[in-house]
Amino acid sequence: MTPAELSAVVLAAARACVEAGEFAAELPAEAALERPKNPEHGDFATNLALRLAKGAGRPAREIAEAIANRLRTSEGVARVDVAGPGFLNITLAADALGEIARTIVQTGSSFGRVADLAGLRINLEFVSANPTGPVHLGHTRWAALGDSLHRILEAAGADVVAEHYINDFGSQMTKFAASLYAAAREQPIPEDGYHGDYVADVAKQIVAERPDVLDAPADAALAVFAAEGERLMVHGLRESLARFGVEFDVWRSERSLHESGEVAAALARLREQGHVFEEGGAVWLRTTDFGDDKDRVLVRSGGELTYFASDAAYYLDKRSRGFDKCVYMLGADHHGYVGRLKAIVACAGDDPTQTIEVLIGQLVKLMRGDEELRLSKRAGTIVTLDEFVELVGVDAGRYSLARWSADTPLTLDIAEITKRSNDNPVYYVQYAHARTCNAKRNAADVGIGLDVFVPELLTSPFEATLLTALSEFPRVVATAAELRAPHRVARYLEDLASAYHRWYDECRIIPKGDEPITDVNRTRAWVNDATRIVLAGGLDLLGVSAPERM
RNA sequence: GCCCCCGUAGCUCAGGGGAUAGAGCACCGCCCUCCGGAGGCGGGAGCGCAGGUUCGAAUCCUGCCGGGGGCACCA
Repeated sequence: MTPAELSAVVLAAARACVEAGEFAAELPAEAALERPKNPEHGDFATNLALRLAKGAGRPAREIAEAIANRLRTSEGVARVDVAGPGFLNITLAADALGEIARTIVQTGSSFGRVADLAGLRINLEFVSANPTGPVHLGHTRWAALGDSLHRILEAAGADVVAEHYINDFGSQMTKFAASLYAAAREQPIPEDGYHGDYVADVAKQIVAERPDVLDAPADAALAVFAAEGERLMVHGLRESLARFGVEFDVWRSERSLHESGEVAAALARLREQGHVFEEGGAVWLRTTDFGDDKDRVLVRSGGELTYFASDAAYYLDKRSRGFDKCVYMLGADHHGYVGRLKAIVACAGDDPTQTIEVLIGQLVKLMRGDEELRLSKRAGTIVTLDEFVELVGVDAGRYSLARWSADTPLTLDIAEITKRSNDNPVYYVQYAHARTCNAKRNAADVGIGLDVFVPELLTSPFEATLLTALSEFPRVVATAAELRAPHRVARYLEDLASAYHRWYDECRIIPKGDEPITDVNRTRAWVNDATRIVLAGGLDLLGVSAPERM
């Protein structure tokens, strides 16, 4: 019996109480079931009675007793205790609990897919690294979290488009081109230019492909360096991200928003809505009407459009493509942007509490011993995505970045993550998966397959712990999706791996020595396989491989 | 000054109102081995402070203290 099914059973019992006049209550849509930390508290516990007590005007324990009395006669329920202030601690019959293993094996890799977000169209924008430098560690955190969130939201039923914005218009691009040009001519890079070693590399590559470029007039040469520089940088960006297992559905160019006239159209629309004014020769959007702390410039007094103007056009572009929700994942250093984005949405006539969502992630700090490495693209002393992958590998890298809440400022120690040891929880989880595969192979070798399933034989408490853990997976996916919190999947997998390792130690799949193979062994092979499926499914949501051997 | 995030075990962090607040690392001592250099068991210590809401607060609200980040006609 899955938690969802048990929830229905509990509610049915409560409804019977209400209908029999034992207490009055308005029943919720589902009874919240949690896996108690203390195994003496049964397989599942619910606080339903505590929730109903107030409305019913009766002590929670009385309500709990009434529900418990009916629950005890429900099929699949072995035992119900009323505990503490009014919890219902439910122990399932072994066969009802064991059915979870069969359900999972038969459902296969789609176990864990839920429909909570079905029908929701989400635009998920993340990374959006400028094409003027390599992907650094801050982007990398968002790459790992964003891509996992992409997978998790889809598992929860949403229709998701992962999108990467390219800031290929404006002053940063101009500075980048100037830096390339200077590097190509072996002249000093301008003070406000880009100084990383990659600048010289890219410049060299452009010169190699276009040997004539240095003979051209400065204007023409700069144009070539801008266009080719961007092309090479975006190409590198995509490749680096792809090597990290991160794919985007759409790469949207800022310049194309200008060229297509969308920026001009957006300005016109904002003007129509009446929130645009001129002051000091510049054109402003009165974002303070919508809670921003100051108004923002759309067109500078020199006539140049700001990034903010393109952002407005970009938002309208996303909406015109039919998304219900536009999710932005930004670093904490951009959190000042939130008010502006919401103002754009409001100025466009949308409800900022509905159509956009801005996720703010705290920054990543990287330590080498006691020294902090600064993550500044311009200083040139940066750790790139590529270097990071080289140091720790894709799996450990993605897992390490996804396992912490985005709200937590992250400090990674190079020495620690470079140390390829089992300190890293990713190995613990991956090994649990490999172990399920080994166990499956070895069981098959002695003739134990997935033919006989007798769930009432799964009577060990270690079995109960593992089975309830397995049953939680769909709810973990739903919660991770709702809270936009991929780290919940990682934490769950660690918990599941631990339950599996304990079970494996206590409950043999292959009998010892020359003991005969029984239906217990055969049934345990199903439990093993169910664990394999859930571990693989969870790792996939994190973009981490599930190796069959380690 | 204003805004955002954080403050939980020696360290790194989980804990979206519920029972005795958890895990990993580190430290000490055991055990196992169907696969395995990746396993299991046991051991101590903690919610920054003060109020409030609630039957019940690490969790929600307010204030303070401490740390990080942001407040441009840059992105």
